[in-house]
Amino acid sequence: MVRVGLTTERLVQAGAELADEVGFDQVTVSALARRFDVKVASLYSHLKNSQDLKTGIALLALEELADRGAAALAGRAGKDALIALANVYRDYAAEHPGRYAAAQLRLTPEAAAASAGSRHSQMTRAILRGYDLTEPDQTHAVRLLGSVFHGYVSLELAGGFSHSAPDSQETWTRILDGLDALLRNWPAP
Amino acid sequence: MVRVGLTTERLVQAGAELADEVGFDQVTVSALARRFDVKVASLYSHLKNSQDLKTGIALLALEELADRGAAALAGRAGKDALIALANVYRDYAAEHPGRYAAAQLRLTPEAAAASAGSRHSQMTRAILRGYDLTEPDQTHAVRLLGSVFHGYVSLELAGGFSHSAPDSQETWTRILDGLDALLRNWPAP
DNA sequence: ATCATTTGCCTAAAAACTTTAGGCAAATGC
DNA sequence: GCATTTGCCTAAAGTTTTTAGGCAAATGAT
Repeated sequence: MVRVGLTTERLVQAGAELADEVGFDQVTVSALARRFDVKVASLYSHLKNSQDLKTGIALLALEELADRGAAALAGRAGKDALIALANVYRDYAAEHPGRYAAAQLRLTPEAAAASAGSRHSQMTRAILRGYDLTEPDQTHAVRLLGSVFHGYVSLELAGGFSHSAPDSQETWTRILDGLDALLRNWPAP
Repeated sequence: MVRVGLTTERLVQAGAELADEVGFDQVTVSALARRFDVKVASLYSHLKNSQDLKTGIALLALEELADRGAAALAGRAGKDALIALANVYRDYAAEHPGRYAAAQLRLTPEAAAASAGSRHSQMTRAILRGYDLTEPDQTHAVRLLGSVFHGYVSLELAGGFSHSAPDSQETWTRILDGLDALLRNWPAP
């Protein structure tokens, strides 16, 4: 009986790869066990249950996204920063569709609190420092940017913008132009 | 042996109710059979498979949403129309979270073609008639509005905006003000 | 009204996934 | 070298999906 060296870390990591290959909803404890050439029950020493695995993948994706965002924002401000962060989300979703889907998982309040969620809103707030917004408008703008990034990326991932002109990249650029213009000229109530 | 009168219609309808009650991913052929107090295999005379049920719920939700949208747009134009359609999505998601989740299901190309998807983009285009946009900017704007509506509603549904000031309704209003301003002043490339 | 046909829900059964319980052997530590 | 811990195992029960074939109820023709 050879020990493969399973750990929660490795399982979550492999689960994330599996998600990118076959889709997040196809990620199962059984499939993961097959991938390690190990019996299913063995995974339950490292995972509480299958939900635990999915939550782990979601948290991993949120961390990776936040790391990429932080790297992209370093040394940038204003529209430059806006575009950089927006592209982090879009590119990550394109590279890692399964992980991106995982990041959309409805987390329990505890898991959400332990997640990189707050790093994400902090990054968006950082971008807004380049614009002239004060509270509560800044919060409104944080929510708008989150909505556009997430909404656009998930519609694009769902194939909503393919097979029709103009191409998606063109729209993306123009939408970011639009958001920049809007943030520079945020209407009073 | 009493006949319950199962039909694909009734099953999809009940599946939609189930989705709203327990969440779309908890919708299963077994659960549906229990709800009708009928054996599971009996449903397979009316449903090709479990994916078929989910697709049916998604198509139902897209139709219902399009119907509500059409009703809301009747007799409205400009910002008034924008707000009306936006609220259709938001209110529908609040009333029918399971159906709304279903509407996000990745459809096969055939199912997508048979869906109310095109009605949705047509409605958004109708709104833009009140603004001064020509192609391809109109398409960019259609995609922006779709992204914001979908993005905001799903983040809100995921609980992203609860438990923090300002409240979600306030942000929603201000975002729609912002979109209206942006559409009236869409930046050139 | 009777009989044939169709239809609707049934039982049975196989395959896949989830999860728990308990066991043995390998790794670890004294 | 031995005791303990740890890691992966077998076994087994429960749930879901899906197919195949059967019987009874509804439908419709004579």
